Amino acid sequence: MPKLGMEPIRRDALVKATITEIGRAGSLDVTVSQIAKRAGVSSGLAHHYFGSKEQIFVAAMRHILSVYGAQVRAALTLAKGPRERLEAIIRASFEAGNFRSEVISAWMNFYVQAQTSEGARRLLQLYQARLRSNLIHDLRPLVGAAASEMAANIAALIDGLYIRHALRDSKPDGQRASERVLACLEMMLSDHLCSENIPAGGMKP
Amino acid sequence: MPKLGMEPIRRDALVKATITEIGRAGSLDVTVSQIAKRAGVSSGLAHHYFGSKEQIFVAAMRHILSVYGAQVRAALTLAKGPRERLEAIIRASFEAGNFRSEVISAWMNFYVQAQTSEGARRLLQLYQARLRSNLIHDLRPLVGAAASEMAANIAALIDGLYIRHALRDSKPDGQRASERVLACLEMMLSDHLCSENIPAGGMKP
Amino acid sequence: MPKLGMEPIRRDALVKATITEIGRAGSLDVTVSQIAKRAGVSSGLAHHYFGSKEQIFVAAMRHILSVYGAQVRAALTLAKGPRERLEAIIRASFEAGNFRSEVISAWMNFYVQAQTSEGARRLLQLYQARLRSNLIHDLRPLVGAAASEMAANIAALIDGLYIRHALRDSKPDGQRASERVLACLEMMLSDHLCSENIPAGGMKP
Amino acid sequence: MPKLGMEPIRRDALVKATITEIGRAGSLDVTVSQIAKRAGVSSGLAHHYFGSKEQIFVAAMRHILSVYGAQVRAALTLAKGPRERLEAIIRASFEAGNFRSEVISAWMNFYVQAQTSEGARRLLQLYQARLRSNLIHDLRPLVGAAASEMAANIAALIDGLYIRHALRDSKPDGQRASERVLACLEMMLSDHLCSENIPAGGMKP
DNA sequence: AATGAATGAGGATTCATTCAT
DNA sequence: GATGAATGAATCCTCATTCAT
Repeated sequence: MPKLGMEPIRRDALVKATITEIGRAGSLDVTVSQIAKRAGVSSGLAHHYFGSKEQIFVAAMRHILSVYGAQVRAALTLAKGPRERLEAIIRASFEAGNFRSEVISAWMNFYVQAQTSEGARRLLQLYQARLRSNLIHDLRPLVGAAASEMAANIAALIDGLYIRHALRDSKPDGQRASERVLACLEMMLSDHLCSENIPAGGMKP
Repeated sequence: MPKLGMEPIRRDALVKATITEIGRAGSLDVTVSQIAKRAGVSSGLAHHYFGSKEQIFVAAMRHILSVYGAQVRAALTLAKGPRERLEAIIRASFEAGNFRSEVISAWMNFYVQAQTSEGARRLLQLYQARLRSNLIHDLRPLVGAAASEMAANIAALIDGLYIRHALRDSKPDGQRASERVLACLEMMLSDHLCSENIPAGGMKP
Repeated sequence: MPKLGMEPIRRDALVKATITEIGRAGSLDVTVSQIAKRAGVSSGLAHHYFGSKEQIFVAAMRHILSVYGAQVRAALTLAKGPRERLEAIIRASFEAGNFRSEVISAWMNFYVQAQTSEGARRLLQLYQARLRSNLIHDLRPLVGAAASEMAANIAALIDGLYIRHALRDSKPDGQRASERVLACLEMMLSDHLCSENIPAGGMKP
Repeated sequence: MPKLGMEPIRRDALVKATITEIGRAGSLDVTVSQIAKRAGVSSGLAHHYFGSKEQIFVAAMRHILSVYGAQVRAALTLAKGPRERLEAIIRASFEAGNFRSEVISAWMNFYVQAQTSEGARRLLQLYQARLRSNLIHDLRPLVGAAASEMAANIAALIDGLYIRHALRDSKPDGQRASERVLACLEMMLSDHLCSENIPAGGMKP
């Protein structure tokens, strides 16, 4: 008994099922049938809505990124001043909803898929660009021209902590991960202050 | 033309062909036949020597890690003092032979496979443990108890830079990547000096 | 042209094709593709419905046994009294539909497969148990405690005649085979009568 | 270090290894490599001596039959008079060396292979012919023209008991099996005596 | 809108057989 | 005589995709 307006519901169910299944399998070796079954629909319907398996994956990635983006935006509205905003961005990255082994696994896999799928690649590049621009936006008032370099380091650190948790057996601890990044941020900021007052190269003993 | 003592030669050819093919495909979706053909042997022989596709992948990973390990050791013999040793470790990570898009791609894929294959997981964990212990060994003389935390950050940064290059279209620039990590290292070291002289919490404005 | 409710039709076609192909090949060295082609479907569908080649074989065996069982039951409803019933059981075993070289061949092969496949073994054990209990049921009124031993002999004789026809070049003659078993049965029954009146051991000269 | 006169030793080892492996596997799905390994030689050598896998199987079958034949002959030289000779033939069939689950399994498989391999078929037909002629030779003095029919029944019974043990989980009991056949033989013989003195058809009640 | 029957290409794996040494 | 390296055909099985209903 087909109903009207089911499309968004089905799409959503399929996207969520995709993330779940990828997390469960720990790889993209997930069949369309598995995804469809978990979403409670037929495999035919999955193709009907998404056209191909790759598109399903891309949609799933887009979903993860948009959830993440929404969280960042939400956190930013509450934050006051650059420092709080930076903290908000970093904490959002390791927020419990994102920093689950399931999502980490999907994330990892999407990086791999980005090597093959143009759609996947564009999405991840978009994510990187956004994170970068968010960080720069709030670093600039604090460190000026050094913002770009610093943003790149923070971003790499975040991604590095993600990837390192893909091997962990224990449950990911987002709290601890964000503390670590925040500590590094503090370090960079204070280092920047020092280096402004001290002649360049003075750091090296 | 069957000869005696071909085993090590074939194994080596197959391992190298595997890395090449994974790099070319950008994913583990590489057939045994492709690998075998590139190695100049039949697909049957690949199974004869490795038993299964997964084993071939694990062997390829082991190869990458052992090459990397050898480079680190070589660099360490030339280095004098903790600082030079730390620099050697970091530079080795981004040395031209490792930091090629081909190897980066294989690396990424192995992370993914580690979620499924016990052998792959163990190897990567081994890599992480070694890197960590190498770093700690030379950080301890410089920063004492802070070595552990600092090592984790450096390691995450290295991995993060790797992963970020998986999306790049341009050729990976190992030189620049290691400069970046080294700069961070300097920062952490100098920060450590400061914080020893300044009351805790004093950093926060 | 996919339709609804095709499953039973396809399963049936595949099972019959399996028996035909095994008979034609004279061995279980029959590919799934051959079976599928004869059934007029793709090889994929065969797996879709049965899961594996072994399952297809087991289903084919089950089919043969159920046809045989139905024939026995049908014959038994018409039979009056133990003797007629025994005759019905024996004749059913060599009935033209079962005692074809095709089915004999499949039968032989299933015995072999029973050494490897638990499913096959259970089915054949079930067949043996049923034949035995059918025979005992109607022998008991005639010979009492001797029924068990006698049933075993009749059953072995039936199987023996089957196996011996696997080597024959000529068409199996079920009529003659059942006459032979029936003659043996008569012999056993009359012998039983004699031995009741004559002191044990008196047979040996 | 090749030696002279190794051929018969190697052939023998391979033949025995074949029977062992078939017994172990419960099917003819045994690789030449397995057989060769068990015989302690290379797979190449197996082909060198036998030419093909089928020939190896045929040789193994020939071995089993010749052992069996030798046992029958040996038993016959000790036997005095037709009855003792018949008993000797039957007991030889279920002698401990033959009536092992290993050999039963090989036997079963050879019946199957006889449907495909001309060599196998000829050997089995030879076995059947010999058994038949042995039985007839000693039945004739006892029952005259009925010998042929009776021999066929005894032979079928023997084969039937063999096949029935292919499904048993317990160790085959050759002693009991031959008792059973001998009892049937007695029955047939005494029945023959009766029927000579009683009008035909008098058996039916 | 939704199903699931059906296909068929593709891939891992096995193994008999060959052959240079 | 003996090895075992090497091949490649053969086969089971999976799965994305299509399509009639």
